[in-house]
Amino acid sequence: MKHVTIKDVAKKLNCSVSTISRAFNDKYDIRKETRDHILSIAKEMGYSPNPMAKSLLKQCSNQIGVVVPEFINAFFPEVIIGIQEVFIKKGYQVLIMQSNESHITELENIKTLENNMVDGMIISLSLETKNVDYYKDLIKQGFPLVFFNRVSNELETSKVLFDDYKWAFFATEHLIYQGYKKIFHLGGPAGLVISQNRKNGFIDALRKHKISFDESSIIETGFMISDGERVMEKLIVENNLPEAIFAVNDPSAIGAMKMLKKHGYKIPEDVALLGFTESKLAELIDPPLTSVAQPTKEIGRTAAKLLLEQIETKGIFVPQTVILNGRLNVRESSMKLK
Amino acid sequence: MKHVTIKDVAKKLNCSVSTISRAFNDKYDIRKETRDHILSIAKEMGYSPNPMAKSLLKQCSNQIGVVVPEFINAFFPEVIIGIQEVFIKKGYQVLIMQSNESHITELENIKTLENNMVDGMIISLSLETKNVDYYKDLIKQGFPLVFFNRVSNELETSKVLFDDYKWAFFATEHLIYQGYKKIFHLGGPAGLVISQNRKNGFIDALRKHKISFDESSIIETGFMISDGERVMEKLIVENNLPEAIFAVNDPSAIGAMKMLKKHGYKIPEDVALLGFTESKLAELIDPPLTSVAQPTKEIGRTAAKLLLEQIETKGIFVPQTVILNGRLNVRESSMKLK
DNA sequence: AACGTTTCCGAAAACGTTTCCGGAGAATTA
DNA sequence: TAATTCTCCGGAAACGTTTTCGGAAACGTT
Repeated sequence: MKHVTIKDVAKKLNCSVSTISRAFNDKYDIRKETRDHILSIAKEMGYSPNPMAKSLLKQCSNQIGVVVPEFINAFFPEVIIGIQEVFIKKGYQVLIMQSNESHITELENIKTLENNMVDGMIISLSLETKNVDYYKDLIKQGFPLVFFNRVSNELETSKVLFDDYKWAFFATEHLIYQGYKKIFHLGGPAGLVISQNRKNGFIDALRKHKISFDESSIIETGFMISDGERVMEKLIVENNLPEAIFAVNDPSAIGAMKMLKKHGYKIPEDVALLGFTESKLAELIDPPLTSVAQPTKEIGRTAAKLLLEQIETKGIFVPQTVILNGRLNVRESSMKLK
Repeated sequence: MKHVTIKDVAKKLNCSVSTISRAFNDKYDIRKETRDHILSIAKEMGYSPNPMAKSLLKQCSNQIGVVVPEFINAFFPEVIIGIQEVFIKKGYQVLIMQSNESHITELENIKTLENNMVDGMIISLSLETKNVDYYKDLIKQGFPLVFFNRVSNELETSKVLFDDYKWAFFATEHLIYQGYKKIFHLGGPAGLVISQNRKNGFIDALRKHKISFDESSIIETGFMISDGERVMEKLIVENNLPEAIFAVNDPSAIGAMKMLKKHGYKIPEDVALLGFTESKLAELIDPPLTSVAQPTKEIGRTAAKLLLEQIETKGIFVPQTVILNGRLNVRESSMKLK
């Protein structure tokens, strides 16, 4: 448990701590031989500088924090891999925390990271988060923050987004072009911007093509498989099945699919399905699920680069919003069979 | 960026820093009114003690670290949720790091966490990790460490395991009872203990039932879908198909399934499949995959409790190995159809 | 020989806390 | 009244670093 400190090394070498420090920080005012000697002895003793003490002094840590709501679905883990890719190269360590979709936990995570003096954070908000005052404060203080996926319009920071509206529009059009008329949308949690955008894309596509719909065509569902199951079961019981469904994400689409299959319905013959934020599941499931693919790793890489830029320029910096492109992967679940 | 410190509060209140500290740490030698007054003013000023300074002084941080090789597959994220469950209740923060199956990154992660003065770590080793000297040192120093899933026999610490041998044995017997004779095993990376145990379970089950096999029945594959695809494609090309396959985990089984389906083979009629470490995929895929379910969250909770115990008893402590139980979920992919 | 430059290193302050030690005053006891 | 014990608080050291400042020695210049 005893860590060897700079003082131990100094004592052993009969020199001052400042000299040791100089050796480790490659300062100009130290003789090469002294430095090499110190370094070799220090290594032998198993010494390495305590970054915590360093952070306390320098008020920064060469660490960055990431807070995500969950990593049950594959989306966030994949983004994180992209983030790590960029930061590891630059010598930063990445601390990851999970808010469990809880506002309180999220806030605690943020504070923990702040207290660890991370140099910046990449955040995706929890479902519960409505009040973003704490983030406003951080931003006002000049703390480097980048948001992705779950963002708040109230915050002026860099953001990495996906054009949910556009791709929801395209996805819905795809269903329309297949010839479906009665189309439902299983929506995400109402509070989230991404839910709203996907919903609006859906609505506008129907409007453009003059497909009639009413409020019952749009059902707030959620992001989990269980949400899709629950809502689908209700529709089945009510005997109110559409010809096609555009779901807010893959898990909810898959939940719906499971329930339909359980009740003996055929996909896409009885009900066609289309998901969003494609996961590995999409092509493995039967029938394979048509879905909009997001460039997950690229989202992570982009967020990381934006944050890095912000950290390095320290102040002179304008918030940027980067919108990345996706792809509609058409598979069997949405095709109109003749 | 300027954080308000204990000194600022002291200055404002015209008292010493020690008094402020006492107020915050609820010491006995402070008058109640003084404490309340200090607390209210401090809150107003937005002060909260810097845990980093505290950690430096106390040499512990109320944080614990978790290092896992990946979180692409659902296994590790689920374990982490179990870990968090326990620690959040106890007021610990959980820092998560990902080694990306790289030994070097893993070591850096460990050092980062150590430097953050986490009070203990829960670790699952990377694929590459052979040399565990660094862990030996930590253990010798009395640093609380708990391993799970990917462990090393060289390390004397608490471990949370799954009886891979037993369940591999059961799984293989299930295939035998179905009447399959020519059974192959798609194995995990050879260096891992879990791979070896699952392989041995497979072998011993065949031996017990006097089913013949040779070394070509066991093929080192890997943990990813792509590994399953690669190996299966080779078998198909070589026209060397077994009647049934026991795969080291679900993704490899699923990879094999994908490739078989692609080439027009039927499952389980042409080749039966059985996975391990059941994921959500298992029941969603077509046909649903028979698999051994591990109690992932429970693994996390157990590891967390063991670590907590070790942290709290500080020294007087004997390493424990907990082996948790699982379940074989039989689904269509392994059934012998008449 | 006197002076100015380098080169190298040590002392000490600083980062934000907690805690030990001691001291002033009040309250209790003898 | 004197002595003792409490109660409450301030001063200072400590945690492990980096960095500023200054100083000693060695060297080069007039």
